[in-house]
Amino acid sequence: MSDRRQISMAVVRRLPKYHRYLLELISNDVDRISSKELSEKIGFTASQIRQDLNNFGDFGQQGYGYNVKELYNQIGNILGLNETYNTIIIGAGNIGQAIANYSNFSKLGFTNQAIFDKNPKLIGLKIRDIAILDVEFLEDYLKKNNIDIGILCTPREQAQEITDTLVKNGVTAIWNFAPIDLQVPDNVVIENVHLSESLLTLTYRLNEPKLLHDIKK
Amino acid sequence: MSDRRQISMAVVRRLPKYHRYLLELISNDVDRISSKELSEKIGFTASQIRQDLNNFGDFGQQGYGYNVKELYNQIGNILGLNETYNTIIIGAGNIGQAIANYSNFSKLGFTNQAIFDKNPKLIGLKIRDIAILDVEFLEDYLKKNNIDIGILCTPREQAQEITDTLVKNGVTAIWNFAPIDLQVPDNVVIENVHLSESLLTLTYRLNEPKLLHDIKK
DNA sequence: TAGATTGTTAATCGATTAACAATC
DNA sequence: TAGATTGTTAATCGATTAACAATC
Repeated sequence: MSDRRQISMAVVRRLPKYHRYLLELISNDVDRISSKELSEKIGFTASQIRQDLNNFGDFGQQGYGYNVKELYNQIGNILGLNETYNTIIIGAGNIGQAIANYSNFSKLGFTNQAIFDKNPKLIGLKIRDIAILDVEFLEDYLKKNNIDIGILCTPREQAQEITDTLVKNGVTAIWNFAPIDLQVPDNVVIENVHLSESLLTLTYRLNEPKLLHDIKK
Repeated sequence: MSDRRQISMAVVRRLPKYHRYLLELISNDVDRISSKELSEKIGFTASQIRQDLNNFGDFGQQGYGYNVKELYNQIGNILGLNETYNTIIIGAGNIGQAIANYSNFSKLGFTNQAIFDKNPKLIGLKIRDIAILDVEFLEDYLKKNNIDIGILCTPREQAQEITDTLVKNGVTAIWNFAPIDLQVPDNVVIENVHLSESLLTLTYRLNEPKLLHDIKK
């Protein structure tokens, strides 16, 4: 009767990749696939694939493998893609505008409802038919509209304050592009996209061979 | 005499976060910090912090802790920030333009040298004084210029072909924003920023409580 | 039925945390 | 010197891989 324990983030981060590969298989008219075949494509072990999927149900069939279309739909459901999501973007700078313009998300069921900024030069400007609003009206807007996900693209300095406003007005998911670790209550989920940090892991690995050679003990 | 073994990605991904927190400490005029104090700020255990740092050297001092400025510089060096990097962006769509406009990277030592696209409407257009070039000249450009990092912002369909061109002409690091797993030789390092996948982990977690309740065994 | 492949338990591997001697 | 805190070894925890009985 009690809920099952939480799935580890290691597993969760693999789910969208399964989803992507399964869509590719569908577009290649592949009907069924075994964990072994999928393993060769996706680069996880067959064992890991079976373990991952069995966290959520018995999607396969012994002797047969997995039905591609069915598994794709199941994973879509697990990822919450049976629902649609209303988003707003806060911060209409480079990244905010890029996200607003990026059409792929709408295919997945995300609809961006509004964009906010505090720069008077940006307010009123339209991006894909959506006018940039004054961030001063954010709280008011949230009281009147049901928003699932806040996409945070402000500079670091404003990020926590905006987050507080979002959380206070019922937003429970934040996609954070600001280079800061936000403080939120336990019921709010945050996904960080820290671009600088991502880039720095690249330079680390670029230099690693020399580095480890130099500091050998 | 032999090189030390490779550092795990779990450790590497924490390094930029140390770097960021140490910079914040510097700007708050904090001179020294113990692993315990840093632990409380950054949210890793003190033990993990000491383990992480000791992969690269003995940066601390018993009874004292770590000198903030020195540790910041050391981690900067480990991340390769003692060097500068020439980058090019391939794909001048939303994300490519956003990255090109984003000034924070230049502070870290990254200089974007060129932007390429195949869309005639974009070619010739300038972003921050850098004209968008025809991607047809990419190979030629790479032969004449020393580029450290290729920033890949094309649609999925072009990504592998561009990657092949980059690799063939000596680029050994790719920051990949295209939703695809690129095939490269072992000596080439890739850092993926898969935005859709990032967003889907958010919707997963948004729905997880209900999901796990529904599928209890 | 025989062969294939899953679902799942057990074994292994790696990463994190705890403990403490070394030492500033 | 005494107290604090590191560097590092050992213990624990969790994630991945291997093995195999169940079964389509």
